[in-house]
Amino acid sequence: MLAEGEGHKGIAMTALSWLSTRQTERIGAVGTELSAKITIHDVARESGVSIKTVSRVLNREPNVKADTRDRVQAAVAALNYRPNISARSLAGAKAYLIGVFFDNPSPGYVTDVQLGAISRCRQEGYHLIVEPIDSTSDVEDQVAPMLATLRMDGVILTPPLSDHPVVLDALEREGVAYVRIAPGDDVERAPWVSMDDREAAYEMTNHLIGLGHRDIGFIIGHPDHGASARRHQGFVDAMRDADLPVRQDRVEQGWFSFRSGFEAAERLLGGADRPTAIFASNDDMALGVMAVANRMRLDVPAQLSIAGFDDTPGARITWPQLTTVRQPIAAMAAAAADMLMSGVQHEEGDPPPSRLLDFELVVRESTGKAPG
Amino acid sequence: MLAEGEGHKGIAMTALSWLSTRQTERIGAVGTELSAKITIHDVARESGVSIKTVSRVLNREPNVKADTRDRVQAAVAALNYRPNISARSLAGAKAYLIGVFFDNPSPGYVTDVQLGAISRCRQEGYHLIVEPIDSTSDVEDQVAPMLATLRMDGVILTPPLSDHPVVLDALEREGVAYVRIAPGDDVERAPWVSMDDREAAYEMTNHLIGLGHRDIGFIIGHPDHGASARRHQGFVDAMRDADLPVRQDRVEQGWFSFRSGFEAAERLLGGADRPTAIFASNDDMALGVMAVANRMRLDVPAQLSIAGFDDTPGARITWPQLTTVRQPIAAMAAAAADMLMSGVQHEEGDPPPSRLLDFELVVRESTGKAPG
DNA sequence: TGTTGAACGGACAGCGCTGTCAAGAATAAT
DNA sequence: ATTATTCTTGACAGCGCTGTCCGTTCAACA
Repeated sequence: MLAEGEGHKGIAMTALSWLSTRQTERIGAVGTELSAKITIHDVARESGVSIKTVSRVLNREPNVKADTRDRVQAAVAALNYRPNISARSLAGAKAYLIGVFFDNPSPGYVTDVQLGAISRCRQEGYHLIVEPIDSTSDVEDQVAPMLATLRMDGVILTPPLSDHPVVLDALEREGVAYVRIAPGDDVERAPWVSMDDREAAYEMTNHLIGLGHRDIGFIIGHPDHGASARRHQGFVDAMRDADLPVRQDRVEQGWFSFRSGFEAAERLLGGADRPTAIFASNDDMALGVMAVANRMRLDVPAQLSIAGFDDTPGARITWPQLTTVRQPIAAMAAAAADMLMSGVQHEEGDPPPSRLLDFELVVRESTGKAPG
Repeated sequence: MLAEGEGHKGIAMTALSWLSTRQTERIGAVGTELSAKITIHDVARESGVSIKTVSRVLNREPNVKADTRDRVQAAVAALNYRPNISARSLAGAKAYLIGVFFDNPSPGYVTDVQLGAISRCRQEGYHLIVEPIDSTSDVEDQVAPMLATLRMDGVILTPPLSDHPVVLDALEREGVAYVRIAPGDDVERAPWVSMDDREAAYEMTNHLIGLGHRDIGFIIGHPDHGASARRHQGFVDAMRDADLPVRQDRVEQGWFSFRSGFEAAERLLGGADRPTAIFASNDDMALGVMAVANRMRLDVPAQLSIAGFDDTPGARITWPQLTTVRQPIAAMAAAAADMLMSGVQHEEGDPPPSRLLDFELVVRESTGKAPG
């Protein structure tokens, strides 16, 4: 272990007084590398119109002559002008800021959400504010101040926040629009983007059944996530439709974590009588199953097929690689950002504007024909 | 596969016209749940001082009588007042916004950085803006507009952006402060926060040597990351200091990815003459080695010890769990945020303010005594 | 008692932009 | 040709806050 600061030259922490960028610019003479901030006035002067007209062009407002618009746009390009977000936000209704709230994310999920959302936001000049919420402490205390200081045009909620009543209440009270990703049952309350978890689980189960498996174990996900119940339902429906029994001792409760999958697998595979396949409600738990199988020297998939859900990066980081369901996480986030930027609004009584995106079955090496 | 929109009731995408929050507030009569935005004027009136004095209290400026300060703070609390960030940013020098730039992150790393940074930012009323940068396309085109539209008090750069000259140049040209996390060799250029990668690799190698290993394979990390060379150096130094040979055919170039680790391991373990331990420069690659070992039915750690670096979530998501080095990612990000908020500035000629944080060797089950 | 500076509080001018409103120009309707 | 409309444009007033500058007050000193 290395003591802080040890073994390196000149690394003392030195906090010098702040010399504001602004002052530097002011002071800096002509020719300084720091270009003076150019404003809407510069563009107006350059193109010979009023600042209001420049503003119109910038905001794609109607009733501007094509000729005028062109002149302004040329000036914008020539001066390399960019409107200042703080000023726009202060003066106008839009904030050009979209929030992403998340809590205890599985690695990769949040990053995918951010990447997906940004891909849309960039085009429209929006930026992303990330706000981790710790739902084990007072959520109200975290959300309310944040909403009061920073105006956002909307918030993207990731599970399990998509269903957190305190968060939803706070958002509504502050009048901030939001879109939920993969919410639970309360589908009528507010806009959402999701995928058909039930159908996906149904198809995965069918994939297993098609491989000859008749005795399939299932690990349920975290009860706070709405998707958990839907995935379980898909499994049950597929078994029913294939006239296969759903044995209660083949269904274990998990928590979406590696550890919970590991422990569930120990119970599932502990006795002599064991299933020939296990379908876990997410990849982390499936990887837990995989670990138990490895430890027990079970050959995957020859002796045991394992299926996951989510197609997290971890699904490819094992051997054999995991058969799983690819969630369109980035696409869902992009759709949510879209809705927020176009100003979705849920009118009382109407069904909330929402979108259901496609999933994809990703068959890799962890599932194979049933033994015997 | 499910067609979009199929199989669900009332999910049509409906984009209603935007009714601005603002208007709603104006219109809303007394008693509406949407409380009218309270401003610094309200606080001033409530506490019987001028708005400037309120501002002084808010910004902890000197020369305010204790009695006055208390009255103002009481009013702030009573009215539940929160200053508006856009207005502060527009009028003053601070933006209350810190950016996090990242590129092609390994899952979990970016999230850790965000969590670490936020933990500090929240206290000071700062928010985090995330900006993924795609360094395969024009970086200048991505960074310049973003900096022009949104003023940020500083930017946290994660590897490999910490060493990306175009990004650093753009930041400096725009006069935006930045702190680099785990930069490469150019330690003199600008502030950074890091850990001693060389020392950590040195200790890990010693751990292996202490276990009796004399023939150790090493997989180098991505050459764009400054840490790669340092970790390699630590390995070489430890071998030298133990009078052990560093065979060229025991060192493979990797790219920090699972696949590159997998392929390197295939080369390392392909022949009859193979090392008894492999030290990979990060966990993803170590997991690749583990997959090859599993596939070859090698017992880990009895026949092969495997060590990683980073302690990513994936390190615990295998069996056996990975021996690795815990990087203080969140702490590094928190330190970086600290530096930015306190207004670090690198004065020409001085060594840049920087911090070196502790790492931790995490010995788990993937390393054991050398065979024989 | 007079003087001086520090401590304290407030008036005021913007920051860069958008919303409102109204005037003038162009077009349509009569 | 005249009036009624619509289109196009600009002047202007803030949005909510901080920085600057100036007027007080008050203690400490001569």
